[in-house]
Amino acid sequence: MRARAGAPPTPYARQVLDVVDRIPRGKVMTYGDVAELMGRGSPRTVGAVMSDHGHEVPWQRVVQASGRPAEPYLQEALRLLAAEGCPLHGERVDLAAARWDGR
DNA sequence: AGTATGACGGTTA
DNA sequence: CTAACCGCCATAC
Repeated sequence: MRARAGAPPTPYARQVLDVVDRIPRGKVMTYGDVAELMGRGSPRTVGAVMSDHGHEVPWQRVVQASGRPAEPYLQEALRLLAAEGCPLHGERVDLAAARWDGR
């Protein structure tokens, strides 16, 4: 899924972006949660979409199942999450408190 | 139509 | 806690 950023988003990509765009401030979802909510794709495919088009949405609200934002933008994500009042424990989001179920 | 590629995830050691 | 391994699935080519 290496569509360059700026390339037209595929239908699947738009679906992913729609979900991410709905995650409330201070809440997060894991890559797997997004795929599960859509009933399509997998954590990997969601990550690929974020890599290509994440800049269009609140990308910092999508984290790994461990609660840790992915490595390349770890510091930036933590800064943004802290700024929006997301509960953190060190470099991990407190998923028990901040996980959004899509409702 | 087949192969390669990930902002991933669960399991096992 | 770290590391290896394998499954995952839409896309790109």
